[in-house]
Amino acid sequence: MREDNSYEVIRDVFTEYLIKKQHRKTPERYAILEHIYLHEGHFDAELLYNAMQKDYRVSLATIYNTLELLLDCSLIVKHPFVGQTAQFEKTFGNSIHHHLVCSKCGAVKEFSDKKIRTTIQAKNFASFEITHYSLYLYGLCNKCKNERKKS
Amino acid sequence: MREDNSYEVIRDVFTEYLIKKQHRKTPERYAILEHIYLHEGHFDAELLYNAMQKDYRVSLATIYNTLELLLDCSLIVKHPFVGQTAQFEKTFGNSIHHHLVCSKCGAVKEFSDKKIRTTIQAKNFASFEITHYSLYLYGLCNKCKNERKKS
DNA sequence: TTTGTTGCAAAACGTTTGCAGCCTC
DNA sequence: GAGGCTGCAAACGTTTTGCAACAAA
Repeated sequence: MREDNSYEVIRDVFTEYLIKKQHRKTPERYAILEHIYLHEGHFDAELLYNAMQKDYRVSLATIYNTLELLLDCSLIVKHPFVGQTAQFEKTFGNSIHHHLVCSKCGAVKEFSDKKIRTTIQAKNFASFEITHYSLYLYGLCNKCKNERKKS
Repeated sequence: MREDNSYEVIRDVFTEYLIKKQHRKTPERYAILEHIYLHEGHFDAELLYNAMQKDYRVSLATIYNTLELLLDCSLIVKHPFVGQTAQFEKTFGNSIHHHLVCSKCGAVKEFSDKKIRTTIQAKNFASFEITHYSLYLYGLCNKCKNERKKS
């Protein structure tokens, strides 16, 4: 039972945040949070929107609004990656990892490296309060490397 | 005279790339490359477009087209950062550095850390050919940290 | 001469905003 | 009951695209 990151706990974190900031605890906000925490992997606003239509109907505007709040209380992080749409990812229950991004096809793979993690986390600044970090390694995935040889 | 990265060399790299890919060597492409390499710092497509109007008139479409080519031959890199416009940066003649990004106001500061650099560069993958990497540390800059206390 | 490239304008795309009605507090 | 929140649709800003004219090969 290593489930410290069960949805109950996450929900409490969000509730606490909403209270502190005097934001309202609307069903939409919890529905979005729940959907995010019950699913795996990266997502963008539209993917989330489409996926949610089945169980709980929310507008895209509300999705964007809520993602903003979740970012603010660090329950999710935003990944720029390469494409034109912002990718999000939940923070709790995820092991810390880094990203390999193929410059050609945009495919994203995750990897984990303890040494890199430790080295980065050791860093701190007097005039900047670090909350999180992202490391992206760019290059060519095998598939694109092979295709490239032809052109 | 440590100018291995003078514009002449860069220009040759680009020429070689254009020939290899059988792309045409148009004056616009060289004008854009030259402008990028003769100026410092990050830029986005529109900034480059506006800046170039004075010396050489190119359309935004051509700017985007050429940036694509320059990315492809690794003469520039693309930074997603946080905002809605992609930021670019030349690769040669720049010391390797990392970025501090303020989640609140979007301010970007550069820093350099040899240990981090070495650790990351030691990494390699069998099925992925790394061309470059980006490390972003996110958090609150001093200015925003102070403002936040109020709300 | 051929065909890739340019410039322009229009279109597309993700995201934000204005506003009327709703619902949390 | 008041005011923040929602949904909708329209607006926005960045990037992409279609097409005719142009110019590199």
